[in-house]
Amino acid sequence: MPELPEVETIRRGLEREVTGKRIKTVEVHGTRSIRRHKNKKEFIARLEGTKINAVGRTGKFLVFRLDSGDRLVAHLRMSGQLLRAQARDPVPKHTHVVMTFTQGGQLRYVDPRTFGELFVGTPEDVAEHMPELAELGFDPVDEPMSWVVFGELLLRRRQKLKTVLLDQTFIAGLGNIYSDEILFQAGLRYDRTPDTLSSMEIRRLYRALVEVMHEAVKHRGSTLSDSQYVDVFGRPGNYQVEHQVYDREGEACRRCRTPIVRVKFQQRSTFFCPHCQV
DNA sequence: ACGCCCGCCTGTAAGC
DNA sequence: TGCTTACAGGCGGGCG
Repeated sequence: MPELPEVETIRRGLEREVTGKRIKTVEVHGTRSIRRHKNKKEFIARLEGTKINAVGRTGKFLVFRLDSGDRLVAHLRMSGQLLRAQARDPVPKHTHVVMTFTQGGQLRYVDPRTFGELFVGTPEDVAEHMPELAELGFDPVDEPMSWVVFGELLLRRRQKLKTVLLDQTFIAGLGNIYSDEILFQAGLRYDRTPDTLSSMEIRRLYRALVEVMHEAVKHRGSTLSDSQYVDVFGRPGNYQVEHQVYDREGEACRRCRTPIVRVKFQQRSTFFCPHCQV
């Protein structure tokens, strides 16, 4: 579910809520959420007794820096949530990991679809067992680049624009919602190829990428009707009210009133305005 | 090199 | 009111 803006909102919540706290105990239910570990014991032993010094993010990955030198890496995939809780709070269904802090309070990992996962280890362990993290492309919020360099990288690509935007080894953090919103903002169709873009269009695409990401972070991400995404404190985001195309099939384009079109592209929905996007 | 399809899961909503 | 089907913010792998 969460893309860069949602993960960044969660990161900011974690920074406030768990940095400086020491993990007293860890409970793990099932093994699927920690599937890159040999067993639960190893996962638990590496976490218990450590203090969280900082929480970072690259693309859709969260990286907790522990005082042991280890990193705890989390990827929420479609339905993962990290939630602050008190020990006395009822434990919701699909709670896979519970960390209790010496200062009181808990951080819980809840994930109905269990696509998400947690991994803890030395930086070398992380590099070995989670190679995707090292292969991420640039983070449009953390490491902006010039649109000229962006254009050079883009022009090496032969795929359609939406495929390129979704490629985490090129740009880290975009998913289905924001790639559609960025392409609308840039006035470009999802199926254009980079070699057909003018330099003005490349510049527009890069501007749209950075602007949409910053606006979405400012509004604390998008929570859709299913309320799947909430931050660490259980609060929904607000960016969904700013959506121009995503989940707006048949509704009037906010710019030209033409009905928004939905197509299947790579087995997933793509929304666009057939008039504003060329 | 690229696009397409499936699988991984559970929950929800739409359709009959 | 059921039951069945389609689909959902991600991503990796296999195939042609």
